[in-house]
Amino acid sequence: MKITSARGLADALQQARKQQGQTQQTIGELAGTKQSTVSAFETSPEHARIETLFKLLSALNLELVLELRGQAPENGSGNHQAWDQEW
Amino acid sequence: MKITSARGLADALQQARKQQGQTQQTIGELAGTKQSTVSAFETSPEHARIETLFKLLSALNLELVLELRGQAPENGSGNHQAWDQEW
DNA sequence: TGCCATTATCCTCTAAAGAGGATAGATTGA
DNA sequence: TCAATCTATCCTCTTTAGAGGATAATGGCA
Repeated sequence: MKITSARGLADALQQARKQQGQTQQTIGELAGTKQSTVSAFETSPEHARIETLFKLLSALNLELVLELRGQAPENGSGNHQAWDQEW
Repeated sequence: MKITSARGLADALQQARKQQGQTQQTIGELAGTKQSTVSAFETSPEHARIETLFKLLSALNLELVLELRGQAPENGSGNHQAWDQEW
């Protein structure tokens, strides 16, 4: 999932949540936040905090990857921990 | 860059910025925000807004990808726009 | 058509983001 | 070592996220 907007992010998280058969309530509990906060995030992600994003990512067992826009993922299975030459 | 925390995100953005030879000032201008906001983001990302994140991603020409944690990127160059079966 | 589950809203309060605007501190290079 | 650049802070003000806590709307299903 390539994400370039808050809306796209919210949609992706919502879809992941549903695919995992979770409700806003259960995810909220896993994330240590309120159901209403999950709802707000899915509805108006722009106004949510980064902190909330990572709580949700953790609850959904997801992680982020940063890529240059329009770049083909440099795959390689060779997972470079190395902190350079990435872009 | 696999990102699983606000700190990691801030570090990655800062590194991308430096690699692009940009200052907080120039990125702030590109992003339509203040240099002090860029500084705050790099220093305490948890408290920043998702909105600010996407302003910065845009200014840095970066995009996000969501992946299941610990999953090898399903590369394939076959870029599936299709909005399903992603996880 | 009712019920139950799920999501959206709302109240109050506290903490704080980010804008405008500006300076203190730190970094780096000549 | 001095000056130019870059980053961290700070002031004020307005807006709002999210907590605690709870109810209104919706959605689905039998």
